[in-house]
Amino acid sequence: MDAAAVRKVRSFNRTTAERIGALSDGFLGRGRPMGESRTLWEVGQDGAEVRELRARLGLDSGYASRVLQSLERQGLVKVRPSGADARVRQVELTPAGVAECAELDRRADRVAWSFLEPLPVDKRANLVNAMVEVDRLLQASTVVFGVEDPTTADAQWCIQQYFDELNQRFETGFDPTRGIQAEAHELMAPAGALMIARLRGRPVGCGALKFHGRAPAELKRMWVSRDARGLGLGRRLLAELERHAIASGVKVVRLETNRTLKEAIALYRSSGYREVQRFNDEPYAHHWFEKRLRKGS
Amino acid sequence: MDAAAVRKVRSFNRTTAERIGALSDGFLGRGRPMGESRTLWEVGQDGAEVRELRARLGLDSGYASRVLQSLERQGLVKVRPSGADARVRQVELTPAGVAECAELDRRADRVAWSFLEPLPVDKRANLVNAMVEVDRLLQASTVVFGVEDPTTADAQWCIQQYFDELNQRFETGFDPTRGIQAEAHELMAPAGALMIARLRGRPVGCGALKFHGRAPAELKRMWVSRDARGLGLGRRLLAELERHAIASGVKVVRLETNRTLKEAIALYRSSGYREVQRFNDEPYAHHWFEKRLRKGS
DNA sequence: TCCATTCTCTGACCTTAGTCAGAGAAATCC
DNA sequence: GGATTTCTCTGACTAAGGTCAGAGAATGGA
Repeated sequence: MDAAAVRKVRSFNRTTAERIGALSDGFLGRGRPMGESRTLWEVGQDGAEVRELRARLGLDSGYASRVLQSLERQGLVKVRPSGADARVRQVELTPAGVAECAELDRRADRVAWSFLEPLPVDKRANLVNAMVEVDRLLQASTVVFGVEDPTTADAQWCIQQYFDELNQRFETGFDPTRGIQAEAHELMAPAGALMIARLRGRPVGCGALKFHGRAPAELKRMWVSRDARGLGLGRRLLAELERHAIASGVKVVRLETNRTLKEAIALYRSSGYREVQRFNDEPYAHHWFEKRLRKGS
Repeated sequence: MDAAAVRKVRSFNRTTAERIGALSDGFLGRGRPMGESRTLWEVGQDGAEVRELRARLGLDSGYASRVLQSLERQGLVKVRPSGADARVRQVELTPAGVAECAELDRRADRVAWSFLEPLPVDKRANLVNAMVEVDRLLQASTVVFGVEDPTTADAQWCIQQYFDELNQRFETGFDPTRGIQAEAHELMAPAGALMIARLRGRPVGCGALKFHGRAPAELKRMWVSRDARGLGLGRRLLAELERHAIASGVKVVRLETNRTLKEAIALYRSSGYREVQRFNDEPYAHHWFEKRLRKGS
């Protein structure tokens, strides 16, 4: 733990928390409790189902019900039974609600501008650049990893992204029907596992394991979204997969990879994988790696 | 208002508020209401008077009283009448309170570290650098300007800083007893005004006006602290002084300055001051400027 | 000495933001 | 067709974080 760096981060935390908190609450509240403003905002232009709203904002059903009643009394939203299923209720903004949302939007803009406005023009650009950098790098620490069902739309999307990436990068292109397959059922317990990395719920990376009993497990489908690279996600994903493998009784992990995937190869090497003799006949592979897992790692 | 920049600032606000808020509350609360933790922290190693504590934290007297009682019941602080004035009460940490503060400190360190920890080492440095930049530039928007009594210790300190700066920069050094004086009473209403810029209560700049009835007012004592330069404070200070001058019925402001003060000269020129013939015999001056004030400016 | 002020405490009250345990209606499963 | 599940609402309750109006003691100034 780097003490000087920690001191700077704490100073940053204090300054920004104060600055953002003070302004946002006073300015965006509009005399209304913040919970109502947040809900109003979340209903948005397109309306939403109450259950979906509750899930997004993490509200208790009783609490959500009362917040919506209050907004309805203020004439900002209209709640009515959904057409398809009369149990679920559909919330929509009234014209007054739309106007109020627009006002909140303008106010949030003004809060943002109040950070920039006092600065000379060139410093404004510096501040924005630094904020973009902080934003991006902070997001890395909010990424969550989890083993998921490989048949869901999100999982399929990740795997498609992975295929697209390979197709772009391999000198020969990539055809998923050639070479060694990994069907969805092979990536589900107990045959295997698919781990997905999510940023604010959006998938930004994946990686999979195929178990082979006492024989080495295979590592497959390692992919990190283009806009989330350079944040160390690949390494964390690999570590999570190894942890999961150890927990499943795996002793050795092996993988094959293509020579064009330089960052991946560097990642494997620096994570303790050593290159071994070809152990399968994957047509797209140039390198084969293996690692003996240990509890501590 | 630059829409693209505003969008980036808003994204930054959202990310950091979420990240800092979520972690800090859960982690620093220690099962205790946050108000108590904040108060405990503010009492600090040296103890404090209750009224001072209230002022710093902006608490109601009744509320503060109850928070302190609760902390006392937990054995973390000791409240007793102050020696000098039996109305005011002095708060001090008990040994348990000192230990608890140290624990809070360690936790705040861990929160800070949790931002850096998931990142690869080189990105950690990038994040810290960007945070330092944001921290510094955001502070600019928290600076407040106000006309103050020139006889206070803070005001005297600012003027001394100004003299020291001149003494370092003038080729000939600077002796405040030579040249045209501006005594404290000349900078007080109705003869003049001293404006001080403060960052978190600490003075970081000053500037003064001397009124001469219908004749042009004089601008004096423009100074910005070394560590707050490059944030556009000089320009804002000048604008505030001009606003104050207009409100006091001033039509024209003039000033003299030394050729070594290049940034100041550039500021005057770009703020609408034009160079005029020498209008006094200030021995340290090389340039004389004048500006006709207008309501809108 | 007396009056006004300062500082703290107490009691009464308030809002926000929840949580929890049902109840009732609609939909789905078997 | 009946049982179970899903979704929403209501009522009762809680904690945190405050506000406001005095009361009482100590102090300072005329």
